[in-house]
Amino acid sequence: MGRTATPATPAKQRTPLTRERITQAALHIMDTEGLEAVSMRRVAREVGVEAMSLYHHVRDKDDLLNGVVEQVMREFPFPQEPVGDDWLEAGREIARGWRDLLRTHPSAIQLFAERKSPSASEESLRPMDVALTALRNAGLSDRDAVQAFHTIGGYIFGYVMMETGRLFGDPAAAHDFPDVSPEQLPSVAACAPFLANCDFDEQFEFGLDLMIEGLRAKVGAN
Amino acid sequence: MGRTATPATPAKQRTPLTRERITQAALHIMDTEGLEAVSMRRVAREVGVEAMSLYHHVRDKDDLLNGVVEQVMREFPFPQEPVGDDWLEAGREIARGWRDLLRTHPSAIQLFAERKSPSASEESLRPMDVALTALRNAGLSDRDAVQAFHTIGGYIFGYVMMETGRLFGDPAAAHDFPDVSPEQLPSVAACAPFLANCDFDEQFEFGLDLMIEGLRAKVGAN
DNA sequence: GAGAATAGGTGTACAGCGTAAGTGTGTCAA
DNA sequence: TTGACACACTTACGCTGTACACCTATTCTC
Repeated sequence: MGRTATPATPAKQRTPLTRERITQAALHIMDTEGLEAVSMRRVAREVGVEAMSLYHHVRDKDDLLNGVVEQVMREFPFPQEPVGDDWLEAGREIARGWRDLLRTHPSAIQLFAERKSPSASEESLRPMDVALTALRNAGLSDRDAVQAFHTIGGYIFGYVMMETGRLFGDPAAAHDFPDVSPEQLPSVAACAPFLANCDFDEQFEFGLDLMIEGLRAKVGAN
Repeated sequence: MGRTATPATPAKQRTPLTRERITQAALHIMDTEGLEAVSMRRVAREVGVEAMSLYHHVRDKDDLLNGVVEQVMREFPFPQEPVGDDWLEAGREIARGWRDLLRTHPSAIQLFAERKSPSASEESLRPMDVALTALRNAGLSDRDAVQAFHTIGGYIFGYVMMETGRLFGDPAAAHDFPDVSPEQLPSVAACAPFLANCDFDEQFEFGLDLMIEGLRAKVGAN
């Protein structure tokens, strides 16, 4: 952060190159041009240096991409101080925040998918802590809280992956399933209208509701 | 398939290059060396030709990877004729089959994540049809069946993604969360044992159960 | 102040990537 | 025999990540 501070220098008008500036530039490129556009040369051009200069601030490209992941994590929308006492409702809000964050950076999912166990820094674990806290306060045991966290977390990741990858029907292009034969694929044919014109938000809420209410029942049963 | 048959030729001992042989080789490389190892040159070497020869059978690398996706889809473990009349239970079995398939090809998730709306061929829609059929027979409306399909489908994808990417604790390396301060991350610290030593199968069943039972309640309420 | 050490930017080079374009070569139909 | 065609090969171009050497400006030590 401030360890490059040189008190008496006139700063020379040149914003110094830092890891932060590099990862931010990479994230910006990823958001606007896609993950595959993020190359060392492209990022270097973005910050106004040559490619090899980046290596004074990141170990290699893998390290750079880990930095991008952390950058995204930092944007996690922490909920305001819990308003009501319905902690499961708070969990719902946290889940929505996660989805929004992942949709803000559509290539983030792709990045997560190819990254093996990213850094377990305190900062990037904080969102997890917030979620676990909500679940525990809702009355779930530590064990169940972990299970629920993984369930809902998995759901969010998978849902956004399908959503951003258009793995299911795209409302903008409702001409899906044109030549599905009702004999070969009877259920797909029958459900085609709902598959083609689906409201992503409504779909997401459906699944989220299924899980939250299931948890509520589980808490009540204890 | 058999359209390259040349009746009177002695076949020259040389297995002919086909799209199928290429995609199978690519899948094999993906499974054993990871998705990033799948290059045109590497695949060509695998089947015993030069890189450019592949282009007589696939349009480009993107087309090749679509072929790999279809290859995986073809392996979907279709359930035997429904044993009982509990269609939700059948859905549970289908979900397990999907997870197993994705775990058999650990890089498949990564492949799906970077592929935009893969081919909607009849063959690759069949697994979807089977799942939708089970949900509709369970008593869900067409609309709810689609929602449930997307919910459970998303869950499976996301779960396997976290699972194969070790996005959560690796039981083999239980030395996770070594220096988590209980003040900063109280819930993570409290749940650490469950986070570090988690049984993937049990976790998966927890989430699956939450959704299946939620659907059962929804059916009963109608 | 003089010299050494260091930090941080640059230039060149190499192996590997996807693939456009051109060059055989073996098998077929006419 | 001739022409066509399918299909494998060769070469080449611009891209990638990064090892290595080089240069310069600042800072530290005496």
